[in-house]
Parts: sequence; structure tokens; C-alpha cells
Amino acid sequence: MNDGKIIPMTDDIKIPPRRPLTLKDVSEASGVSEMTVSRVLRNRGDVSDATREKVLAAAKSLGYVPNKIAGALASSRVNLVAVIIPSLSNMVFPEVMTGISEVLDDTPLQPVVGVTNYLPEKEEEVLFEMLSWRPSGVIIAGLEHSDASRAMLHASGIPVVEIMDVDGEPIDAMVGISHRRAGREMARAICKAGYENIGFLGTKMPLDHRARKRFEGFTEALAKEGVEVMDQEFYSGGSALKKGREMTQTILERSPDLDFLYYSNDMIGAGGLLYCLDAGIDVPGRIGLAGFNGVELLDGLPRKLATMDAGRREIGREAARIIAGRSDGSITETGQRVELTPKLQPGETLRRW
Amino acid sequence: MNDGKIIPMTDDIKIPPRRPLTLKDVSEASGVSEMTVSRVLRNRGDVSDATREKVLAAAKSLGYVPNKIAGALASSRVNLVAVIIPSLSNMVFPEVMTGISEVLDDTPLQPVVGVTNYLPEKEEEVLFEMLSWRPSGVIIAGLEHSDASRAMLHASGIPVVEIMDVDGEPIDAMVGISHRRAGREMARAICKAGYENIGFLGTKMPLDHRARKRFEGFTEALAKEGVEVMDQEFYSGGSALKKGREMTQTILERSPDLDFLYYSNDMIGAGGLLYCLDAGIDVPGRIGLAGFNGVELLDGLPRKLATMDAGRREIGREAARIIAGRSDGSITETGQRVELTPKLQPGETLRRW
DNA sequence: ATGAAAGCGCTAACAC
DNA sequence: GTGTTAGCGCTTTCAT
Repeated sequence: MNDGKIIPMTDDIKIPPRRPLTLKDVSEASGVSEMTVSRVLRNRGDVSDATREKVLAAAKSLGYVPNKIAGALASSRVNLVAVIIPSLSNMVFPEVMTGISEVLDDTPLQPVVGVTNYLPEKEEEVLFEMLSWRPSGVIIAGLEHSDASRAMLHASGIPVVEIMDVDGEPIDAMVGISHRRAGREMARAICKAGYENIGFLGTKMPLDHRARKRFEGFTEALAKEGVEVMDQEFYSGGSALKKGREMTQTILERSPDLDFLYYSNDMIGAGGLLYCLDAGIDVPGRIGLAGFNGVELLDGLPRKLATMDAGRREIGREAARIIAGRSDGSITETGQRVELTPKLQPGETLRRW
Repeated sequence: MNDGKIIPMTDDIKIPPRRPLTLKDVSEASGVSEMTVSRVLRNRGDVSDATREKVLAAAKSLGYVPNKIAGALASSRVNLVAVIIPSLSNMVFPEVMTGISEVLDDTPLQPVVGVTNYLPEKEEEVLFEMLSWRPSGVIIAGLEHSDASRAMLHASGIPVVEIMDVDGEPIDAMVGISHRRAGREMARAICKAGYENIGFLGTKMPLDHRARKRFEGFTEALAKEGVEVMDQEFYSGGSALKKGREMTQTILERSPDLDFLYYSNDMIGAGGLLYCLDAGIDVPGRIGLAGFNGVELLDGLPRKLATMDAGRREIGREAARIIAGRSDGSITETGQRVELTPKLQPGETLRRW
């Protein structure tokens, strides 16, 4: 009752409890023991319909959100899968993520992403951080890691799937394609099509081991045909499409005899294609072009760029299947090795012989 | 000593302890109490150099990785920031992520990403899952959420930043641009350039509220000039670049009088541009084009598409700054509202009057 | 500068 | 079907 005096009734102000709710709160609100509440909320064990209803009602009306931290500590079960990738900015890893999510969506597991920017030290940090959350598995890009990273992964005792690449020895399981083989096959296709003066354009990135392996396979297969890479051009940073244009102009001005350009990714390849078309260069007659990855974007280009599909989504799927299977016990083996075969897509920038 | 008999000395086989190491292991190995080991490993409180060395040496040689689950439970501090976005497949959210990472990299905080595929129910699930890990903050795309989602966010008591959009009421803080305004400004620029028969091309996605708001602002501003959208075309799925081509052809065949096409994103806009150039249509003379987002890709196109930069990276940065500041106590206010102003980039597909 | 004790919120294991 | 007890591996707090 307010009798006219202005009284600052500070004590009466009900500040909503900023303390998150616990099982105990639900237990008290429903008159059911904490343990049974826990059972209901996890659908474990037999609980009568009557109590189940009571508990569910109480939990919902309170807005209870379980504390997974406590749950994980008590059960030593964590439904997280660490996914460690070099970058999010070129569409290939988001596609891998899509494949991973597709599979994990049907399991209790949840992906958690860490990005390394192609830096081994950063990879080490991210890995340490993620392992300290005791995830159910690790999916990590590449086979090249620092000794410390390898040691951590080994010691963790959890399933590890190294993805993208199969040219090397995995710590545990691996799923990917052989980039060396991809490079070799592209080289053969190029030679078979009758091109002879071959240029290479790529990223200036010594830490991108997969691009390096493709290049190695490429030059190796060319050598077998008695051909050498005639000129090269590298870039870093900026819009890949634009860089592809610029590099193509540069390399063609420097080496006008080139009759084929192999790009380390589709985006710069697309830039090169646009440049050639703009410049009125006959593709694939005067000059042939090929990229790598098989990105969707190529479908909309004026001419379809030759490329090799790395099957990124399928890699993600397969890796997730291994983690999920081991996590639920349906797979007991370790050390799986899954090699997918990249498909050459000749497109319209590779002369038919 | 093996005296010739073949004895299966199973007991002697040292199976590497699959049990993860604990503080206790480090404590025993170093002869220092668990408490002091904990101090050393977290750089907290005063510890003599001598003991510090001992502990560090032991931890490193054992390969100890702290258990953050236990740490988080004990301290009720979790250095995770939940980031909830609709998709990873169109480059705009990866760019936001980049901005977030840039800022969080200088803090103890770590982003954890959840993807909703533009589905409110999925958003609810992901949110529930993430909140159950008691993160230090939530960054979530959009202002439209289910009642349950809003309730959860409210009840969580943690900092919440809604990003991308500022046309609406935030739960707590918000950082973004006004998509209505972006649509209006583009409409004005188009009218000012003298175009009159305007078509709209977009995604068939009723749940993309930001695209909807841009369209609303667009038609509203056109109406003020006495202009109506003359024809529309929508798509879903597939390669956006290709769809842009196809839709452009379709709409131009159906409505040959169109002299401007406004695309709801740059990718389909780029497809439209490529189509027009291929078809020998004079851009921007006969027909003008504009997209939305300001993606890097546009730099490499034969002609620069008019667009509006949404400042995605800066949005990520600003949101992360708010979470980081509130988490370390350097910001105590709540309810921040940061409106960034998108910049019209006229490019070369908008006639100059 | 170091240690001992208590407990974070939940679940495994075992009663009843 | 339901409740009780004892931790999970750390950090907080308080003592020394």
C-alpha cells in the first residue's frame, strides 16, 4: 500500500534470477527427484508417463536448458566433433562442412569448426583448444602437421580422420583424393589433346601442400612425355577472379608461345577464361585452359572450364561417417583409408583430339 | 630373462593409457600440489620460478592437455562464443566469420559456429544445443526468431548480438545495416539514372527476411517516383551464376521492354551480366543492372556490376567487439545498436545521367 | 608461495 | 519406476 510517501523500496525489486536454472530447480518445481528429472530429459530408463509429463511441463515452463558442461564431466561423453580446416574463404571447405553436417545431422554429434589460415602454429593452437574440450573425434584437413600436433592427436586417443589428401601416412584414418594423381591425370589429358607449351598459374602458398602435390604430379607426368612447364606465375591475396585475369595477361605477354594454361584452382582459371574471351583468343583452339576443384560457379561461365572434381562434399560425408560409426560403436576398426577418385571434367576449354 | 620358454607375458604389455591425463598426473610427476600445478598452467597467482619450471616440464613431457569441461564447470567461465548463421554456402557468412575471428583472436574467446539453413526450427535446435554449453555470448543472424528462441536468449542472461539487420527490435544488442534503406537507395539511384521499366530477380526464399526487406524498401521508393516493378523472376537451388543467366533470359523474353534489372544478390547479378554481354545487349545503355553485397568476385568480371556493399566483415568485427567487451567487463551497457551505412557502388552497369 | 577442502551440475551405479 | 550416493577434474576459498 502506498500511503503517499515516496519510499524507494529497493528490497522489493525482483531482479530476474540471472543464475541459470539447474536440475534441482526442475526437481523442486515438479516434485520429482533430480535423478528422475535427468532421466526424463535424456529419455533414459523407464519413467512413468505421469512423472514424465510433470517433469516436462515444469522444465518447459521454467525454460530450463540443461548444462552440458556438467553432463559431459559426469558422463565423460561429449557430442562434439572438432573440424579443423585452413580457411573458409574459398568455398571448398564450406562444401566439406556441408557434407559433414549432412551426416552428423542424423547423429547426436555436432561439428565445431576451427580455422588455421594454413599456419601450422595456428593449427597447433586450435587443436590444443579443441582437444581440451574432449571431443568425440577430430576431422582435420591435410596430412602435414607439426610434431606437436601429431603428438597431441595421438595422445588424445580419440578417432582422427585426416581429409582431402591421401598422399602420405595418416595418424589414424584418412579420406581424400591423391592430388599427385590428379596432377598427373590432368597432364596426360593435356598432352593427349596435343598441347605442348604448357604454363602453370597458382597461389604463392608454400604451406598449401595439396596444391604443391598437384604441381609435382603434373610436372612428373609431363616429364614422362618429354614436356616441361614452360612458364609459371603466382599470386597471393585479392580477388581470385581478377588475379586470374591479370596473371593470364602477364604470362601470355611474357610467353606468347604458350598453348595451355593449368591453374591451381577454378577461380583463377575462370578469370583466365574471361580474359582470353575478352581478348578474342580462341579457346580451346589457340590455347587450352584447365582449373581444379569442380566448383559450381563454372556452370555459369560463357564456356565451361576443364577441371577435376575433388569430391569435397563426399569427403566430408565419408569422414563424418567414420567418426559417427566409431563414436556409436558400429565401427571398431581404426586406420581406415578411403581414396576417392577425382573425375576429369573436360568442359569446353580442352581441345578434343 | 627369457629362458627359452614361450611365455605370453600379457601382463607386461604396456598399453598406452587411453585415459586422458589429469592435473593429478602432472602433480605426481612434478611433485607439486594439484592446486599449484593449476596455477602455473593458467598463469594465475604467484608461483616461484623453480616450481613453475618443474610443472611446465612435467606437463610438456607428459603431453598434458587440460580438461576445459572440468575447468568450465568449476569456474563457470566458458570462453566460447556461439555464432549462429543461416548458411555457409554463399560467401557472405564466411566473411562475417572472418571479421569475428579477427577480433576474437586477440581475446581468450573462441567462436563456435552453428548453421540453421534459414529454418526457424533448426535455429531453435542449434540455439538450444549451443546455450547448453553456456557460452560467454551469442552472435546470431537476423532479428526474426521463434518465440521459443527469443525466450531462450532472454533467459540465458548472456550477451546477445543480432547481426546483419537493424530493421526491427533486438533482444539485446544489434549490428547491421538497414536492408529497407539499401533497397530504397538503390531504387532512387536507378530512377535518377533515368531507367523506368524495372524488373526484379531474386531467391525464392520466404524466410530470407533481409532480402524481403530490401525488396520492400525498393518497391516503396519506386512507388514514390510513380514507378512499379514491371516483372519479377525467382529461383531456388543450383549454381547462382547459371541461374542468373537463365532467369535473365527468361525475364527479358517475357518482358522485352525492361530497361533495368535489380538482383537480390551479386552472384545472380553476375550471371545476368554475363548473359547480357553474351547476347550483345548494351549494358548499361539499353539495360542497366545492379546486385547486392559487394562481393570480391565482381572485380574480375568483364564489366563491374553496380552493387551495394553490406560491410559484412565490419559487422562481424563490431559484433565480436561488443561480446568481447562485455565478457571482459570493459563494456557494461547492454542493448547497443550499431547501424552501418552500406555504400552504393555504381560500377559500370548503371547509366550516368 | 603453497596446500587442503569443498563443491560446480550433472550422471553412473547401485539400492529400494 | 524411483531415489541415494559418490564422484567426474577442475577452481574457489581459505588456511598456512
